[in-house]
Amino acid sequence: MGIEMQPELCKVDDALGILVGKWKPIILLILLQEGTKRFSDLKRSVPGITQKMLTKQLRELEEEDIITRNVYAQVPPKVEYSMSEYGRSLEPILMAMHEWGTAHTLHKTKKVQQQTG
Amino acid sequence: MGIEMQPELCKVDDALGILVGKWKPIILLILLQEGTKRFSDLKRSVPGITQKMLTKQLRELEEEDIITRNVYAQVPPKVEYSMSEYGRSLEPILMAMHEWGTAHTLHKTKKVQQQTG
DNA sequence: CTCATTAGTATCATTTAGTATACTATACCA
DNA sequence: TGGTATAGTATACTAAATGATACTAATGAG
Repeated sequence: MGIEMQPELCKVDDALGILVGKWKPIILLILLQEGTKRFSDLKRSVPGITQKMLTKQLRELEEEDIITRNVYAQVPPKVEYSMSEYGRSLEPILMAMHEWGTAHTLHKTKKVQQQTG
Repeated sequence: MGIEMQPELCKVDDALGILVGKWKPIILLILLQEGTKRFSDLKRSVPGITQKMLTKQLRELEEEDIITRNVYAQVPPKVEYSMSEYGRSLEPILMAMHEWGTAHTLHKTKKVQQQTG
């Protein structure tokens, strides 16, 4: 009883704000499952993303302390990204969404079958 | 092992796509906690939302079978909205996000204290 | 000398999300 | 006869997110 539902205070939006963005979920799943990754590895793992967008998403996640950024003083540059401990606390949410999404695929399939069959 | 991580197939996006929108979480929480609501009740429960946006969000949620829309042939009009059984399956995700968001508030508070104190 | 590599920036165009405001139909009430 | 209530729609607009493309610095390999 008593979830705060004044729109300005909706706590759901805090988590949502971190997760939304066309590329954030996939970036987070990769870092969760495969651990530390270089910028260029991430870029290869997320085909279609532009450098600008990858940089932007990473910056935003870093800003929220969800991931950490580790720069090596090398040439050519080497920058590694990994989930922070705090970021790992999002894992249950991401997994719940993943499972729901899998079930949702079946739901959509059923719907199409109802319409066409 | 083996979460699908090709961006086009990211299942997390299915759930996320339903939940995002400036007003959807709050609408869903209200319907989950308070049950069936008329359009005007919802409008009052979500101060600041315009009719256009409320209509739009409700239509989108209905389209995804998350909520049901019940029209009474009356004047003035009466239209009731409620969570569908399917929509209720989102509850664990919403609650997980709510809890995370509550914890996140504390995290942000700590951060500010570190910076200013 | 030139090319490839890495992790970006800068600039501009396009797409999507959200806001503001006015308008509608129909019955009831005074 | 005019006002109120309900659940919308229509139009125009602004703001935010995303995309496309070109550019940069520093070094080692050939």
